[in-house]
Amino acid sequence: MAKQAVSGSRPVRGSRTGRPIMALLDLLGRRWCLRILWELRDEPLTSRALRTACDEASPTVLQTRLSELREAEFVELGEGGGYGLTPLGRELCETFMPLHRFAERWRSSPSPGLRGEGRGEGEPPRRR
Amino acid sequence: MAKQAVSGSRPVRGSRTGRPIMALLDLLGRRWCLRILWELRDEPLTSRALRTACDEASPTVLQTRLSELREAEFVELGEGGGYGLTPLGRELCETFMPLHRFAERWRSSPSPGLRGEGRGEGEPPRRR
DNA sequence: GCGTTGTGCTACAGTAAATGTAGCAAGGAG
DNA sequence: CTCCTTGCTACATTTACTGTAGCACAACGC
Repeated sequence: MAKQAVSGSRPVRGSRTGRPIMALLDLLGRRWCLRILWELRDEPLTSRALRTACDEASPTVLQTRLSELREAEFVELGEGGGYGLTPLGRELCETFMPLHRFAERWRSSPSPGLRGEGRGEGEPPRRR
Repeated sequence: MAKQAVSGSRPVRGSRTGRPIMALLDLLGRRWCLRILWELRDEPLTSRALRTACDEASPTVLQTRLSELREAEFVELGEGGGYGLTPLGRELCETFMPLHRFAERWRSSPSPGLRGEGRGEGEPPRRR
């Protein structure tokens, strides 16, 4: 049962500015949100398969995100169980598909951090 | 932040799977991250201008995100102050541009929630 | 010199959110 | 019936974010 959803409790940061892009960025910027959409990009998954795919994220936050995504009509719960993308959600997913290729190139770029290496502190730490 | 001695970041959830897309999705899925990139899409902003643009987000998390984004080489701090996108960051931002048009259409779609309306059985349970 | 303003950046208490473990009711298959 | 899987939730712990205040440094005006 979609019990809580966002009903009033969370105004979606940025939506007060009136720009829907802000509401969207805020929604997508919540933890596991992008990941969930990404994992559903190919085929529907059951809640537990999704949990497994999402690196065993806690079911609490997964359910919360799924409620929010269902409310936004990006994700839906199928007849016989299993979460899948709505046409709208599939469209959204297409939007950041190029991210995949970008990520590959990003990895090969000389970015030192984010892969276990500390920023060597060899660069000017402050520009002052 | 004590896992790696890196200035502001941690090992990036999902990077252990070895897939760079996961690291990227995790990084972008942190609060205000997408928003920061979005606000810098046109021109560099000073830290305070960025803070204003980001709906007065707390400087703590803003600095943290900026450190992470700088480490990922999406953002850089210019000579005379002011944060701007790197070529890599600009490229990433281009990826998200279609999101703008999508958001507009999303708003006009019959999605009831995210603008104050619950899904029907709205009931604020309020844990804690 | 001095004070003022504007950078980037940090401390810290308070609060909101995520984690991790456990468990529920409902539905099928055996 | 039991066994198993579905979606989903409770709750204590841990982590992340908020909000306010303030720092050091630099460039301006006086």
